[in-house]
Amino acid sequence: MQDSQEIRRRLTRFRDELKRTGVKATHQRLEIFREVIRSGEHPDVEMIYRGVRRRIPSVSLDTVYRTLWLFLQRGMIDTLGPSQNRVRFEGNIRPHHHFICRKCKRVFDFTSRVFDELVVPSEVKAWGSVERTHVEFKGLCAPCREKQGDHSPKNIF
Amino acid sequence: MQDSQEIRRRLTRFRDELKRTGVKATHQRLEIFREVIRSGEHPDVEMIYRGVRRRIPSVSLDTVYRTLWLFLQRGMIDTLGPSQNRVRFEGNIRPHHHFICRKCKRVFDFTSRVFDELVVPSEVKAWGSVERTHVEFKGLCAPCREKQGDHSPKNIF
DNA sequence: ATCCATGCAAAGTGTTTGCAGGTGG
DNA sequence: CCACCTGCAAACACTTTGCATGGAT
Repeated sequence: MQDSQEIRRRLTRFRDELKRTGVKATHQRLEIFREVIRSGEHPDVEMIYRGVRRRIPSVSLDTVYRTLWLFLQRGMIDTLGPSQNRVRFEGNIRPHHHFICRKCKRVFDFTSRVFDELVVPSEVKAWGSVERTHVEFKGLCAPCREKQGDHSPKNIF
Repeated sequence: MQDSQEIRRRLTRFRDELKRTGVKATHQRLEIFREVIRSGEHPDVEMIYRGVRRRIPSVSLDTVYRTLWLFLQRGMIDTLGPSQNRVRFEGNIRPHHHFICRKCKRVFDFTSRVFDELVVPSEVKAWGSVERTHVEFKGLCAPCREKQGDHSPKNIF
C-alpha cells in the first residue's frame, strides 16, 4: 500500500500533465492511472484491468492496453525491464549495464567497474543469493528526444 | 562481436555444466547456446531461431523455446528484465530497486539512498537523458534455492 | 536399451486493430 | 461541435503443448 498523500499529489500532476500535452482526461484514463500506482506491486495488464473494472465495469481490455502504452510513451508510468512483449536475451557475456530508451526501447550497453561491485544490502542477502548485478538507467535517447519535441514531464514522478 | 577466446571458454563450461546436471548435450542445445552468446546484442527468440537455422536448418521453433527456458532456469543465460511473457508495470512510485529471482520470477523491492544517486557516466549522458535509475540484482530467492537442490553453477559466467 | 529430447502441428495466451458510436474540451 | 476516445469483435503474434519419432548416454 502506498502513501495516500503522495498518490493524491501524483494524480494532480497527472491531470495537469494530460492538459499540458493536449490529451483528453477521460474517466477511464484517470482510473487506469490510479490503478497502476494504487497497488504498489508489479501488476500485469490483467491485474490492472480487473482493478479498473471494479470502478468502471464497462471498461474494455483494449482500452486498458492503449492507455497504458500511451502513459508509458510519455514517461508517466514505468515497466519492469525494457517492456516490449517479447522476451529478449542477454547476448553480452561480460558484466555490463544498461541505458534503456523508454520510447524506442533501444538498449545501450556500457561497462563500469564501480557498478559491477555494488555492495549488496543485507536486506537483499536475506531474500536469496545474488548472482548478477545490473544498473539500469532509463530515459529518452537523443534521437527520440529531438524527434518528439517535448511531451516529457520533468517532474511527474 | 565478442572475444572468441571467452566464448570458447564459456562453451566448455557449458558442456561440463550439462553433464554435471545430467542434461543431454544435444547438437541443438549447443548451437542455441552458442547463438545467444554469439550476437553480443539483445536477441529475441526469433533472432536466435534464425541464427540457429543457419547451422541446423531442421531445428524447430519450439525446441528453441524449450531450450532457452531450460538454460534460463539454470542460470546459464540471462534475459533483459524479469523475463516472463507479459508486461509488468511499476506500481511503486517511490525510487527503489529490485532483487529478481531467476527461477520463480518474484520481484522484491528495496530502497537505497546510495543507489538512487549513482553517478551517471558521461558515456550514458551522451546517449540521452536519464530519468530513472534502477539497480537490479538477480539470483535465486531462498525458497527456490532450497527447493531445487543445486542445479546452479557457481561460475558459469 | 533406455529415457530424454526433438519436430510437427494444433491450441493457448496475450496483445493489437478497424470501425461505428460516444464524449470531453 | 469536432476531434479524439471508447467498446466491440475479429485478427494477430508469440509461446506452449501432446504425441510419435529419433538420438544421447
